Amino acid sequence: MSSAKKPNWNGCPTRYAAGIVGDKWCFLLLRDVLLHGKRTYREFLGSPEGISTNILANRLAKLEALGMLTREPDPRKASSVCYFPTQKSKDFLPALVSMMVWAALYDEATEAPASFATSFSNDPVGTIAWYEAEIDRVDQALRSN
Amino acid sequence: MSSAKKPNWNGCPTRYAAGIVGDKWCFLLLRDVLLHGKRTYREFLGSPEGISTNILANRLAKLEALGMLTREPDPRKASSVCYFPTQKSKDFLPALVSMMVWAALYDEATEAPASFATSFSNDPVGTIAWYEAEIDRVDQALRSN
DNA sequence: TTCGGTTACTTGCATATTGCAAGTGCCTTT
DNA sequence: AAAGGCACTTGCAATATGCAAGTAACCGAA
Repeated sequence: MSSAKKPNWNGCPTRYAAGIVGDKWCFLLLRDVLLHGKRTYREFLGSPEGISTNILANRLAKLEALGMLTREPDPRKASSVCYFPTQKSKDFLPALVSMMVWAALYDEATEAPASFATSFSNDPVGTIAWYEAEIDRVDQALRSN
Repeated sequence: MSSAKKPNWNGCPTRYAAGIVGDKWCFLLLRDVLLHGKRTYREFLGSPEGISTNILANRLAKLEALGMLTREPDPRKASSVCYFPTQKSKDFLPALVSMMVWAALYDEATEAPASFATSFSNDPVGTIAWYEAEIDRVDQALRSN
């Protein structure tokens, strides 16, 4: 791509993204927060990939430091902790969903229904808005305790 | 990876994507191939992140095994090797660009111009098509040697 | 008020992965 | 024939991970 138009400015955003998402566990935690409504250490531990406790603590701290999650006392039980998605991680949703669409297309063992990809390509904005609304619903319900 | 728990349909595509892109080096190699027109071992080594030779060989083999790249003799010089993107990796472009848009928004040190995000949101299909055309241009030029 | 259970971690240690430096083997160029 | 480039491989020390166990704080019931 040495044609005059687009030089190396592509590189930087990709490297930035790689620093956050280029880690299996961070990536899956973002999925759990953004798509599965998980908020607590215990819930993250329950995911089928089986993250171990030290790695989980390490990645939650990393994501908090990166401004992707906020660590707050659980409104339901003060002794527990909730990790809430920030606007920064909510804004990651379109990228996450784009990856899911791609994966659903190429993973032979995918469990995503074909309707998922078509509904996203028919109405990407609406699809993302739906996920965002789900997240806000979960968090507002939690915080109203 | 055969789990006792049945993952919800969101989970699987994300896990599939995490298995490929949830690795810093694979992620950056995809950038080099899809956005920077790099095709040879030597070019990948030259990227500013400084991948080491053993890791590079390992990741190229992984990406080839995953059907993201094809390994072929360099048409310009038989002793050299080219790694070409497959349709599978070209189809990853929308996800990659979505991540770049997100990163450009949140990375304070981004080098991406503001116009990048707006041009993608104004015309996502056209933007992706432009990148795909660039890739095809590079590969056809290479192959016509 | 003591007790068991829950939650969110931390610690220790064996194993796996990485980074770095130094080869190796096969062309190609001179 | 020699020199150099290219695409790797190998060895080894440093780092990161996975696993099991432990800890501290709190909560609800007896």
